[in-house]
Amino acid sequence: MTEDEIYRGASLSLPPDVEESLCQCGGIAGLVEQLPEEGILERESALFRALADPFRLKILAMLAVQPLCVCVIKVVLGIADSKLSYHLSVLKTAGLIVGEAQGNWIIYRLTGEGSAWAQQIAGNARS
Amino acid sequence: MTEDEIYRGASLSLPPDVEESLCQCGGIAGLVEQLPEEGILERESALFRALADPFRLKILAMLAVQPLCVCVIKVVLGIADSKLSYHLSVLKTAGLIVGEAQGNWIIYRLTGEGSAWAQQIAGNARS
DNA sequence: CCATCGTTTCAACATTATTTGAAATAGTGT
DNA sequence: ACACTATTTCAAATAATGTTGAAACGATGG
Repeated sequence: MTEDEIYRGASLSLPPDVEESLCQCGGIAGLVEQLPEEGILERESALFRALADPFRLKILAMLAVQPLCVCVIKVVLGIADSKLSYHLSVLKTAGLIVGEAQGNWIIYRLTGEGSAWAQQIAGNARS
Repeated sequence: MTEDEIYRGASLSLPPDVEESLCQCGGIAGLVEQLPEEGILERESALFRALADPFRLKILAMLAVQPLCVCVIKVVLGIADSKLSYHLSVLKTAGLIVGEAQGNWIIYRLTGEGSAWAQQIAGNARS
């Protein structure tokens, strides 16, 4: 059983309706063609990983109200400095927020992408 | 420094522009009111956690083409049975896919929510 | 009833993510 | 220079997730 045979779906026994619709879209090869590239899947899953934490979602929600310095976020979240700094760095690395130094403080705000996601989250929260 | 003082923003020294806009939205208390409830943040972050893996995104993309049995997904992904089964269970638990037994096979397909996310992912992939 | 096929479950293990507290950095006012 | 404040960094500890291979399960066909 060669790879080629596998990719034609030639040697796979399937439920009839799956087999039929699979043939119509070009078999397994046709299916594979319609999938996003690896690189894109990597990037997208990395984004979702950054969103996969309640603290971080709450930070995004706060920054959707207005830009804030770390100390305000800290009071609202009620967590230790270093912990907060870690979560901020995750969001920053994912390109969802940016921080700008202003005197003694660092003021964080949403990026364009961060703001799009903050909206999406608020939207889902309603439903 | 009482909790009440903290929540009024009374005892926090802030950068001037943050302080001003914070006052306009009702201080820290006003800000907190605009945030989603804990329960919602939990649920949303759990969803994102389910989406935070390239294999799982690829599975969603495949099922967006058509419902499929495990053996087809396995060939496309090229991973072990038990590994695939684990990832399917994550997606199932998150309510993104459902499996229906049909004879010897189990045919998975997207739920409404799963299909909405699959579209979103495909959309982001384009940009 | 037995053998087989597609799939899931389980427990041990490996990897990755998060938390913690202490120490470092960098700006501000004295 | 000094002390102070806001924030980050680091390494060690802990927790959560993902992977592996073997065993189990349920449906099917002989």
